[in-house]
Amino acid sequence: MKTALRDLLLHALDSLRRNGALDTPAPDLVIERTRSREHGDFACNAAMLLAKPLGRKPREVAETLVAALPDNDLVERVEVAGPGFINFFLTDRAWHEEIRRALREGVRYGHSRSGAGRAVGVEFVSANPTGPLHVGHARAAATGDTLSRLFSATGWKVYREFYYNDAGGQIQNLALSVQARIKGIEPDDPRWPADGYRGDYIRDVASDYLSGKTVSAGSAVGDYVRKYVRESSKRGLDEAAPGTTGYQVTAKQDPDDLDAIRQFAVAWLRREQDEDLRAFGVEFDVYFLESSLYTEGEVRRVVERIAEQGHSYEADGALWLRATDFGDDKDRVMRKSDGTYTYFVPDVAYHLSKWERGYKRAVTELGADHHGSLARVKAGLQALGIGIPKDWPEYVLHQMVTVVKGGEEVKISKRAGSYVTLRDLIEMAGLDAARYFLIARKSDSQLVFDVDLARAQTNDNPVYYIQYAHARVCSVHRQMHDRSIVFEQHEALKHLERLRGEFARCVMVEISRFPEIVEAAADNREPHLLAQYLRELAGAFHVWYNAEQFLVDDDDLRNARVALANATRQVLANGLGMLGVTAPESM
RNA sequence: GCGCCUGUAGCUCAAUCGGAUAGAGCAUCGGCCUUCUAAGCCGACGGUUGCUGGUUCGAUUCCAGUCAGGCGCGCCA
Repeated sequence: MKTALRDLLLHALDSLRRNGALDTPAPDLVIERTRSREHGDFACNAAMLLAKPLGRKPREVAETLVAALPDNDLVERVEVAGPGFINFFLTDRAWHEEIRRALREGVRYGHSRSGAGRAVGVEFVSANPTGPLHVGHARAAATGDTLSRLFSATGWKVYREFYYNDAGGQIQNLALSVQARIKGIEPDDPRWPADGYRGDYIRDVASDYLSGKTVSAGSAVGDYVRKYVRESSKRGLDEAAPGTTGYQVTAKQDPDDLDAIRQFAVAWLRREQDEDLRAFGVEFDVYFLESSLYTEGEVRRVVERIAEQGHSYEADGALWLRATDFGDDKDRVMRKSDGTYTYFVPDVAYHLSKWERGYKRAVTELGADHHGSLARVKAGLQALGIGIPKDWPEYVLHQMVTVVKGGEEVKISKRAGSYVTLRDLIEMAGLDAARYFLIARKSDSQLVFDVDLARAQTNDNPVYYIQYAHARVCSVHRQMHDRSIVFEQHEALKHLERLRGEFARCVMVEISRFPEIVEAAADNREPHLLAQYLRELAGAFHVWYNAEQFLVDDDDLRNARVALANATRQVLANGLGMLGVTAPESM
């Protein structure tokens, strides 16, 4: 609807320009929804932007613009108001047409092609396989997955990526912890490894290792990823798009083979993380191993390239990146004096791989406690000198999550020890509430997850409020069935003019906002906009539902109302689907 | 000390690249079920947008400073 109005205005500007009444360039005009009904449905600020260069009063410019607007059946009337706003009041017909569109497009309503099929890589969670996923990962998973769904809806080809370290010191620590458990050493024993992982899950890994179990992580890893990276950079993304291949590790049962223990433990935890994420409705397209960057020489290549570009120097026996040339606040070690690389170099190599694989956009989601690494990775990418834009990749940082239950913070779980796990959260709050609550807030503000509220089956709980609106429409259909009332949509669409009054109107207005919300949420990487919107749509629907009876005797009126209820249900279902929340037919 | 994030109603949070009179829910108080699910609806109460300046037609939004909270600042990842 916005674009239709924009076209009208541009048309008006054009005709003024032809008349010589306007000699300034087209302003960067904004058409927006009004906050108050008095100001019409949409408002435009063009006149205020033009006033200065023209040296005329804004309201005068507005009048001129309004007079030049072409005829159409979208706009009922136009007013010039306030400092020079052009306010548009739309015809009922305009709203009815939008409802027709929503019903016609069905599951596609709210989708767009603005991504034009280009590739976007969304990296999120990226937890190391050293323990169960915690609530911070849960927030990342919900946000990243919802963002991915939003990108899909706006016409992007989305690749969900999970990057993990499968070789470093933390993994060694994991292997040592499991080995200690295998040998019957408890965390409080003096022989327990320093900084060992103390959670109960370590005992489970040890016991499965001793009993010779085979575990399979169901997703692409290892050789497959290396092959994928190599081939995709040659052939383009689509041909090399990964399927799902499993990999299996069978426990050797030998307590002294630390390497075997490590491999088994990593696979064991990878499987557990996969299962938890799948239970959370999240699946990845690409699992990317940090180790593959070393075996393929990618890390070395990055360092050499940066050196060739003259952005490195040697000092104190180490090789440094001159990160200060690229906005970082200090230079950073790339290769330590012992010859190994610091963690951010493979990170640069990994992002380079994304670039080479053709990601037009790359979104990297990180916990805010890692924000320090952002500047140096960007500096590294710039130092390569291969024309990577400064705003690539885009980062989404999410702040901490605390879990509150019974008015007190929950800090521990039995399995993991010192933190609350994703699994705990799903068990405490349920899938739908967990996903909704984790994305309902802007990611850069801290989140207090109130378990009691998430569990509440009352009007306090926005998830139930939204789902209830959906279930109510379904219930209306059950009633129609019971009363043998027939509803035919194409017949109903002929009588939408029977939808009058503020209640139905508010619902129509809300429905028409959906495509704009989806677009804005994807563009700005702010999935919380969608969560908030759905609550507002559900609110408008509940008000209407209470004010007007749908199943009336007047056939045309009844059909029109049911059609609008159906459109509401469609948008609720589409929107909830993008959040990964179910849309129940009854509650 | 430096960097990033946050500060909006008693509480939890919104506010569409700077828009008009800052909005919801909860809590409190008062109403609505012989009608499609009351897991709902209606009404009332509630604000110096942390503070001080600046930019302009207009600032919760942008800039500077300041206060408070969170997170970072390693040849750890």
